This record gives sequence, C-alpha cells and structure tokens, in this order.
Amino acid sequence: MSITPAPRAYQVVLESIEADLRSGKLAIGDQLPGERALAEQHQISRASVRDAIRVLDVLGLVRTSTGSGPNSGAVIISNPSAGISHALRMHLAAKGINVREIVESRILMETWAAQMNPRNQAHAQQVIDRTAVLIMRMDDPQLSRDAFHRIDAEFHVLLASMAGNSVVETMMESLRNSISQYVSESIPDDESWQPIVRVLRRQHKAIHHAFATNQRERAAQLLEEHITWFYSQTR
Amino acid sequence: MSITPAPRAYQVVLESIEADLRSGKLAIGDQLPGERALAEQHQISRASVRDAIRVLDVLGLVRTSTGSGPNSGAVIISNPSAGISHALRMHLAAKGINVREIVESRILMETWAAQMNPRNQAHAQQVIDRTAVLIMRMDDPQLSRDAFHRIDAEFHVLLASMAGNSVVETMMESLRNSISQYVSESIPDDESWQPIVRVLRRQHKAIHHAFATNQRERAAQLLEEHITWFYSQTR
DNA sequence: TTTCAAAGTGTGGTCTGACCATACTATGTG
DNA sequence: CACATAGTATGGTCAGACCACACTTTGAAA
Repeated sequence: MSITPAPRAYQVVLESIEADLRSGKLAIGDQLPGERALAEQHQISRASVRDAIRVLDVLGLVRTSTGSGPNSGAVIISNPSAGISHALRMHLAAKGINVREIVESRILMETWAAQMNPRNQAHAQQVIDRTAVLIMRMDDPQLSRDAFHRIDAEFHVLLASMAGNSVVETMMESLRNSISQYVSESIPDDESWQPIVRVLRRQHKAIHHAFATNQRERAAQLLEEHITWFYSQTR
Repeated sequence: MSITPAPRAYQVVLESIEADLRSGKLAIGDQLPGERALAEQHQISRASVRDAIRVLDVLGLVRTSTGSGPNSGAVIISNPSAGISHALRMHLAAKGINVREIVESRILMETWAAQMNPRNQAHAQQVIDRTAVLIMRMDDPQLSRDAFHRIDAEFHVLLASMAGNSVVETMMESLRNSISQYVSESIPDDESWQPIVRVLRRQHKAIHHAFATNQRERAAQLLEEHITWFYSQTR
C-alpha cells in the first residue's frame, strides 16, 4: 500500500537542480544545460523541462534568453524578491492577504532595520548619502505620481538594507511591490495627492535627518508614523 | 522606437487571472476555466496556458487535479507559504541567502508576534491549548527526529499565528520550511541529538508557561534564547 | 422503481515534432 | 586584417496526439 504519489515530471528536474546548487556543482552566474540536454538527461520531454525552467524563472532563480553564446539560455541569478513579490501580489489579489497585514509587516521590518546596528559601517554611510539624493529627486514638482512612488520605494528599501539582512530586504521590496498597484488606485485624483506629497517629503527629510545624526530609535519611530499616516490617507 | 518588449504568452494569462481576482470575478474556491478554453480565449496554445497554470500552482494560488467534476481542474486556493517557501528554499540553495539571515528574521518575527496584543482572544487561548498538546507529543521518546522537527515547526508557527497577521505567519512557516533540510543535515548523529532534544523540550515548556501566564515579554525573550541556542548547536 | 455496473466525457499530465526569432560563432572573401 | 555572410544552438511557441483519472450518464438487472 501507500505507493509514492507519482511526482510530477518537472519536480524531478527542480530537485536535481536544487541538489546541484546545494552541492555547489551549480552556482550563480552559471548557465544551465540546454532544455534539450536536460530532457535527455532525465528521460523526459522538453515540455516538462520547460515547466521546471519556467518555475525557476518566476522564482527569480534564472534569467532566460534566446540565442547562443555565454549569455544565452538559462543563467542562474538570485533575485529572491522577484518570486516573493509575485507570490504576495497574487495572494493579495486573491484576498488571501489583506492590506493591513502588509502594512503591519512593513512597519515591523523597517523599524527593526532602523534600530539594528549596521553590520557594515561603510554601507550604512553609503545608504545615507544615496537616500539624500533620492530625497532631492522627490522634491521635483514635475515628478509624476508613478515616478514618485518608485523613488519612494527605493528610499525605503535602501534604508532597510542597512541592517544587512537580505531576507528582510527582500521582504520589504516584495511587500512594497505587491502593494504598489493598490496605492496607485486608492489615491485617484491629483488634487488629493498634492497635499499628501508635501507631507511625505517633510517626513522623508525628518527620517533621513534622524539616520544621519545616528538617532536610530527616533528614526524608527518616525518611520512608523510615516507609514501609518500614509496608509491612513488611502481610501 | 521603444516597442513593448513582447510579453511572454503565459504572462498575458497571468495578468488576466490577476485582474479577475482583483475585480472579484474569480474568488477562492472557484474553478479556473479549462486549459483548452483559456487557450482559445487568449488565442494562444495550450502549452502557454499551462505555463501560467504551472506558475499559479507553484505560487500556491491554485491546486490542480485530473478528472472531471466540481473538484477537478485548477481550483483557486490561497496558500501563500507554498510559493514563498519554494522561493526561499531555492535561493538558500543558490547561496543568495544565508542561514544567519533566516535565523535573524525568525527571531524578529517570532518575538514580535509574541509581544503583540492578540487580535482575537479566543484564538490566543486556543493556541495556548494546542501548543500544550504539541509539547506533550514532543515528549514521546520514540519520536523520530523528523517527526520532532515537524511538530516543533508547528509549535512555532502556531505561536506566531497569535498575532493575527498572515504575512508574518506565512513568512515564519516559509522560513521554517526552507531551512528544515539544513537542520536535518547539520545534526547527523543521534548521539549528539539526544542531549539537544532534552534542552529543547525544557525550553518549549518554559515558553509555553510564559504565554499561559501572559508574560509576553518574557515569552519573547525565551523564544529568542531558544532559537539562538538551537542554531548555535547546528554545524 | 431502485440499484449499480458499464460506457461516456472532460480534466490535467506528458510526449513528439515542428517552426520561429535571436545571438553568438565560424567562415570565407576582399 | 576587416568585415559581411552563412551556420548553429538557444529558448518561445504551436499543433496534435495519447494517457490516467474522476466524475456523469446510461441502461440493464433486481
């Protein structure tokens, strides 16, 4: 009794690749064997191999391109936020997750990252410099709403990166990505947007100042207020 | 100039389904149209439709099964941790993420969840009761290592669920899943396992007691020590 | 009328084989 | 030596087929 429930063909390929990654036989930057070669290796059809590659693609583990040469085919990368953003976004659409939970999680991670002792001082200083540039760019009155949101996202992710934890950074980025459509939809008209953006600029500057003067707890507190306030403005 | 860079065929299907989810035209529990029907709707081949369904499957958004009837085909579910676990696990294998970062994130979320005021008192009480049962089951000396780890994972996820934030709960579950293979490999022999498991049992009981007596800060502190200690024993 | 085995139907899973656009590689020509 | 040209391997897409499976319908036996 209790036979193994017939693993999907593509899962075999996935497991094989995962094992090669763990053992170091495959590493970031390497090319995967061609789809036709993998099909023969595992004695399955190219269609099933393609399933596996497609999964890796969506998960942000490979980048595929046509043509030949060292840059073609499926190349291993590691872009964790791609896969996680996808997942969060879809589950948000399906109402398996709600906005409150995402905002709450953002606050959790951003305030944590703000209070962490940076693992890398040089990087922390670099973040402070780069966020200053972003703040200036967000001052441009010509900036479109979408462009503002993009820079704003970059601002927050950059700050979170100070903690030196790529899981947290990835989650931050994914949460921000997954919710961006919601944000755009919930503040439809420019009249209501103008006063909001003025407050956001002021808050960003205060946050940056707290970081630059090493007032980490204050930075965390300002971040929380900033995020909470902004989402109170949507709908 | 600057033509749209030819979206992949499967992405069209994905976007269409995402839009239907947002608009409520599709909801959890619904069946997706059949692959052949979707292919005709979008004027693409069934192979491309399958790509899209495969992605949704891996992301934990649909469950597929063969046969006919109301339970067959692709049915919309929402199991966010499936997709996120997949992603984290692969990126861990590819060394795009390291164990320290995962442990750090676990501590962040578990201690946060422990200190949160439960949104739902009844659920919190239920969690306390159910974790008590899990603790008893982990006392069984006959328990295999794998079984112990499974129950242990359930214990931690259950505690995290008290906060009533499915993103955090999902992340917890995913982090725990993604790292389980690492844990199993890093403590190979049973001789070194026996003393460890005794300490773990004691720690679990202390954590449970802190929750049961509503000492939330203490629970958080014990959790942090528990997790930190355990990972100091691996490798 | 009721029961229930058998045939029917629609589902995803897999395979084969083909063609395309692309991007690099090798070749041959001036 | 420079450079246009032909060659080759890649992933992307398609069409059409067959399978195992799970439910539905049918129809004959009780």
